[in-house]
Amino acid sequence: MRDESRILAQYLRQKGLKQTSQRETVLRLFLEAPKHITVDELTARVRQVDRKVGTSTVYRCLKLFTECGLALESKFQHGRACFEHGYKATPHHHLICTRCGRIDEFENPLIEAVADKICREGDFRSEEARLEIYGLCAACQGPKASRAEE
Amino acid sequence: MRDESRILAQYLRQKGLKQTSQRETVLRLFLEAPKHITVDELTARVRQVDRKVGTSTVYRCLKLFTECGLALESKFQHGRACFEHGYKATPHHHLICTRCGRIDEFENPLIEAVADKICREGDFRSEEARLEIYGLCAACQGPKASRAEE
DNA sequence: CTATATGCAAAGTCTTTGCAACCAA
DNA sequence: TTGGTTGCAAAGACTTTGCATATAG
Repeated sequence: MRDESRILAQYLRQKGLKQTSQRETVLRLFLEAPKHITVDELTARVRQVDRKVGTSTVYRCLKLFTECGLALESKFQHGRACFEHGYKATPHHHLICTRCGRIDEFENPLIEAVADKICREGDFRSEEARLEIYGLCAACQGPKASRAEE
Repeated sequence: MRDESRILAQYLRQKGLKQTSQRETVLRLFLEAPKHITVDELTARVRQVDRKVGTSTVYRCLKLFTECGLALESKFQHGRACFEHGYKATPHHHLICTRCGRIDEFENPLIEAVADKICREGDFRSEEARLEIYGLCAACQGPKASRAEE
């Protein structure tokens, strides 16, 4: 059994909640999906396995996963919620392709260093620093890209 | 007449659009308001001057202002749209207080330098790099803060 | 058994759109 | 006049909630 399943099981036990097939399915498909996924994308995947799972169940599962650290929620400029794997995640930032929606990650300690400096100067107590770079991913640049995902 | 009014007037002429009292009012109150404002906050201010202005008019004005560079739109993690003054704005980043909602700005060229480096390495063509620091502003830290805005 | 979970539909937010009345040019 | 504008209400997109039924423990 993967770490994540155990973590969820323990969290549920701790809170007096129940282990259900839906929760297992949503977790499995969340972990098998690309690292960043929206609720409706995940719902679509879940429904290929269990046709009658409701959207609200997926929302409720993702909330649960977020609470126990298995998922992290982000809202990018497009406004919808994106969830990514949270287990063993280290601080990182995002490259968001404004054409195809692809999201990549990168790490760079300088960003945290700059953020710390700004916070010290401005008497601000940072909880999280997010750098988001919007633009075109490699595949979406150049003349050939114009048809790539259409 | 302020620069912004002239810019809007010129943009409207250019596009064959019309100058209306609502557009003037919304622009004036947008410029008089704190630099970052949500649609409903601006609508409330506008309605103190002209009671019957509709929400959609405010949305349409802000869209117009954004098109002609007088406003910049941001979506922070809370999800709602925030608009800020765009005329003569230089690249900057945001400190967002998760308690009172206050938004401050800062500039730091290192961030753009890091973003450029990341993009070069990852074959990504950047359009915009946004650093958002979430946490507690000076006023919201400390024991006294617990009642400050309640 | 009993408290929690589920799926559905309804309600909530925030935003956009359709439309008849209105008004700037 | 005439085509853009406005306010309203309705529709949309996304998310949350209420509730009767189902089910894990």
